[in-house]
Amino acid sequence: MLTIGELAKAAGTTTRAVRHYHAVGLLPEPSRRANGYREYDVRALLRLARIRRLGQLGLSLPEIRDALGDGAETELREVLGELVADLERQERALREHRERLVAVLGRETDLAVPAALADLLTALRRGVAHSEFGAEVVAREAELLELLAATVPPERFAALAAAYQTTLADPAMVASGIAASRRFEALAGTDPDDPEVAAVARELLDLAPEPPPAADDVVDPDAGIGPVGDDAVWASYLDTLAPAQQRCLALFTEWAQA
Amino acid sequence: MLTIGELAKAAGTTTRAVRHYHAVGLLPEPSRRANGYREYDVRALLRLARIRRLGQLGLSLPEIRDALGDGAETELREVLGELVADLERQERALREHRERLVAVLGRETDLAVPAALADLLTALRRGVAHSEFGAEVVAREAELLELLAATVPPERFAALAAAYQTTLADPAMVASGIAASRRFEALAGTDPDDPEVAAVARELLDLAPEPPPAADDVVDPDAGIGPVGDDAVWASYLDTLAPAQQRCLALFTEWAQA
DNA sequence: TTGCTCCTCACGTCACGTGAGGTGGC
DNA sequence: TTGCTCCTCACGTCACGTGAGGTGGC
Repeated sequence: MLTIGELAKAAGTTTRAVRHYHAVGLLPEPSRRANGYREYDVRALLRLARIRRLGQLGLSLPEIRDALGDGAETELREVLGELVADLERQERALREHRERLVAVLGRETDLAVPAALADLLTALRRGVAHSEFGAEVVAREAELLELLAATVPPERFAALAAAYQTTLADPAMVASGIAASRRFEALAGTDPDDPEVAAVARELLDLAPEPPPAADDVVDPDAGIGPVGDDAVWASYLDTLAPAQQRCLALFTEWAQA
Repeated sequence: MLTIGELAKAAGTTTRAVRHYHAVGLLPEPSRRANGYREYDVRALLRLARIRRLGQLGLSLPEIRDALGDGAETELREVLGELVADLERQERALREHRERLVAVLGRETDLAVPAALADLLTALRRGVAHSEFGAEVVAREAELLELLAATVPPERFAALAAAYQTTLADPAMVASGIAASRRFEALAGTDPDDPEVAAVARELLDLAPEPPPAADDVVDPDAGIGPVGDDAVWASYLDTLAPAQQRCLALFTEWAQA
């Protein structure tokens, strides 16, 4: 008779694994010696060897239990067939995953952020770098763009990004943009009823071909897996702004949708 | 300000995941409203969006924590590089695994057993099927062969299998084998000192070109991952036999090693 | 006496999912 | 009042690995 250690070694596994198979009912508990030691016969070893083999083929323990029920070759064949299909799916998924990673690694900067946004940020920095106030403008715009990228559906963001790139390609537009950005920032200390508020809103309207996302602008709130343009987020963003800035964006949105 | 539900939805995840990120310190706990509700600002959303994205790229939460430490683009690039290498390894492993499964599925029978043994069993059944006592002989031999396959190192078993196949290819040898097997079985009720015991041992010696595994025959008990020819197993197998059969195999082993 | 094997709990793994039981907000 | 969201535990996942604490066998 074999001890659990001899059994495990003969089958190329561990005593812990054998006890685990007992615990889940995959291998019957054998009889005990007087001192409490388990004692196994060679049939237990054959059973264990089959368990191990099927485990290494990738079956789960419940699947092994089913496949070792007597005369269950058909069942085993079925499980193995599904397993092959599974592996093919996994191989495809791995390859796509790897290709995505390689694409990300191909970028020079902003690896933690989606590609469309990274491209935009790169273009933004390049377009605005020469300006005296470039760094400030970049910081403010980057946060807004990242917010949009995180909450707006991808196709929507792609459209926004394309428009933004067009603006960045024109030095005159960039200059206007920087000026508008600084005027907008300066609204922080202004009264919401100041005529400057409406003036900045009008200037923004000349620069941006599309309005920011609004509640009735969201196509389908529950479509797709990813994030979706979100009213609450936009409201929360507005809350971080000064009253005059909030009013300015409200005017901008209202006019853009008209 | 955003509730945890709004935050999670905007980032395309669940409230449970967000709370989990709090629990592991990946996302700081925000302030609470009077009623105990968590309230988030847009910066939390940006952080969460980055966490999600890196998670979907395959980083573990600890890796994400490191990669989001400020200015850790180098670290992130490093982790992503390792990840690509990992994925390549996994793809190879999956492919090999799948090929093994396909090979197993290509067999007609005995899927739960290693290929070398399955081939042997098939040949055994074919070679012995026509015999009047074929079924009994197959049952006895199959158990012994499976035991050997489970405990003897693969190359050793391959050698045994090749010899066995040679025997099976010769109808005269097969007939002798069946006769010897029946004589061996009949030893069960015999006295160990009966001359028939030695006669059967001699007959076995004529049939088997190689002795069974013995303690001093094991090349390296700790080599390799798989099972290894095991003294305890062999002893345990002998224990299942009648005394005269044990003595017969002892004689056989002794003579074969001389 | 020392070293090895055996025994039985029982926690840990990874990133959450899924109730369980209870309380505010529209 | 009903339905939805929020809250805090706490167990479950998969196949064991890894001590923790204690006892026989050479």
